[in-house]
Amino acid sequence: MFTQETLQIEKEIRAYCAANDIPLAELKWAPIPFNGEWGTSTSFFQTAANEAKAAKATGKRVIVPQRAQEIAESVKEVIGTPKGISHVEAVRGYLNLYFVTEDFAERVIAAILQEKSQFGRGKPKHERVMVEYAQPNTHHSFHIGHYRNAILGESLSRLLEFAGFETLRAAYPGDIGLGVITVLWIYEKFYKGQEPQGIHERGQWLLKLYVEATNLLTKKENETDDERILREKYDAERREMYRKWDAGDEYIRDLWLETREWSLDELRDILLQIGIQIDTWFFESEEDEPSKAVVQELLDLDIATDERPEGGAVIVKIDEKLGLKKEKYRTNVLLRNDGTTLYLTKDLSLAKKKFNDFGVDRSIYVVDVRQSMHFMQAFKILELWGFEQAEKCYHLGYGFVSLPGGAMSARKGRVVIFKDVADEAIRRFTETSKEKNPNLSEEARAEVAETVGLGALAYAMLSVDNSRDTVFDMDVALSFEGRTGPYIQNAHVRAASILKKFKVEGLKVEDKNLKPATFNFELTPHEVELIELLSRFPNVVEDAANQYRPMIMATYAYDLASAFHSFYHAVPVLKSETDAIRDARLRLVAAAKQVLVNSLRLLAIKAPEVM
RNA sequence: GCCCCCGUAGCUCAGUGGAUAGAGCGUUAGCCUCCGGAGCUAAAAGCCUGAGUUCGAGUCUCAGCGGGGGCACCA
Repeated sequence: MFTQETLQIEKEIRAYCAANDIPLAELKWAPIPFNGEWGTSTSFFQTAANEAKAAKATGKRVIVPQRAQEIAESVKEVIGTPKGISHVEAVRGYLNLYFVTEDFAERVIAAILQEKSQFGRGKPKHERVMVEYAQPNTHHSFHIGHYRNAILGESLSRLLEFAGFETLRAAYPGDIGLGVITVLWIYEKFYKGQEPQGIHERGQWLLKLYVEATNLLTKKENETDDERILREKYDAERREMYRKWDAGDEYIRDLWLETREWSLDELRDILLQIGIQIDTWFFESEEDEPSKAVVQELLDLDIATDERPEGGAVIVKIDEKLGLKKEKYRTNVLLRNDGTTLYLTKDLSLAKKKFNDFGVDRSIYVVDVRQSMHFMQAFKILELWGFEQAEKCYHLGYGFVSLPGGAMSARKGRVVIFKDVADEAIRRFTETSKEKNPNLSEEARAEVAETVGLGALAYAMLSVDNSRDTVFDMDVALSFEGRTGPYIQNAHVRAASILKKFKVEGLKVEDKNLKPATFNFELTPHEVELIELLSRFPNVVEDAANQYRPMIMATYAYDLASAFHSFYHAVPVLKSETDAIRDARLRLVAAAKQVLVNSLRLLAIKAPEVM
């Protein structure tokens, strides 16, 4: 906001130091903490430390904090009171520049009301980034762990896009593998021709089949001979089916595609509900063939080693190729000795496709942290392969979601289906809404309940830092008090309510018709704090995007909502002392509302007008 | 054995090398003549240990202790 002024002052400081033989270190500006006033601050500790080092050689002693304070004081004398700055202070080695309150407040509010939904958008970065998320296996069902992945990927995509990257969203469902075939096998054997009605019923039914099939195919304790024979027979059938799939058997392929569609129908419906629009769908099954060519390419480049003649596999000895003595990236397999591909093989082939066919400069993989080794290996192989984009590949590993009783396990029936949670969220928030806002129409209430219910869920996931594991507890995730999505949404509702009331009273209709607000009255600490937070939003977008951490935005959104709630409670808006103050505060409320919307949008959370 | 995360208040977590380490939940005490109480105000309570780097370390380095995850033909 005050970069021009700051740069000018910096220039003066440099000139002064040069003239007085002070070895000025880099000037870093930061907001002044603990204050009811805005300003920017820099320190002279590093400069004093440099002097101290030089003085040591000549036998003199310089006490750093003391010297820093001396420099700050003399700089203060030199620069006087620059334009846009109300006063300057030198304290404990810091030089503090306080902005003229009125100017600062007006600049911030004006920028927000002018740029609206675009306030905080970063300059174009001329870089194309692809975010890969939403990689559930098909023939399974979408559980709460998949939800964390999806909402994290979506929020990250929105942040990157808003920060100025050209952003592509990619999904990569695991649509083939032994797990998928297992479902086809039991369907064919015991459930042929059946099909439950309803997208979600049908999708979840596949999970039930999977669990049942896995039980039939898993060795039990104290297994009898008959049981063993049956189990082995089933397993042979399953493997034969996989062989047929691989050979392109038309019947199996059709069955596979039809049931895959059942899963994808469910997945698409959920993504739609949580506000995700995928640009590009990749399928694991479609990477199989191209990835075989990749293996040959890596063999030709002498990156991979073919140990099949000795009964081994095609492998990459990553550490050896990198010339590392200590084991770090180890060795991994590209082709089994039977010639079939693996996860790594397909990921390499897909990465190549992303770089060459999609022009991706930066590639982000939102995948469970347990696969960190896999990605370290994949990225190193891409580097050996010569892709310069390899250094801009990033595995955003996130901790896994478990339940209060322990890890999720579909097989043991300990799995929380996202759809069930979403339904429960909507049910609970419908009840809450009836209590809090009895006058709402049924139609509006249904919409609000979904907005708030899903908002609570999204916030519960995104307010956890990436690396943290999290325990999914329904009562905690659907809480609406304190640091939650609904708390933030409620701040927005209150802001909307004030603006609406203002209109109803017929004073003036649109905020643009308000007299240009001047903040030339004495601001309360609540207003100061609120404006301070609003001014920080663009930096928060930048930080969250650069660090790939939606949590930074989640924290900010809460802080902003909290500041608004405090302001709302303590400062009257419509009943301000004068019309001029009221108009200024109305503009502040409108600005806060706008930034709340912008923040929530980046978290894939909707901001309701009423709730 | 090696690699990656994590260790901050009773619990769950924030915290660009910089000034007085912050929230939520829980506990305790207050606040509905006032723009929506899904709210507000306040109190008690904290950096795993030990070295090192630095003018300055919760933050960086190393070691230790404690917890989680991962280590070639699963994905």
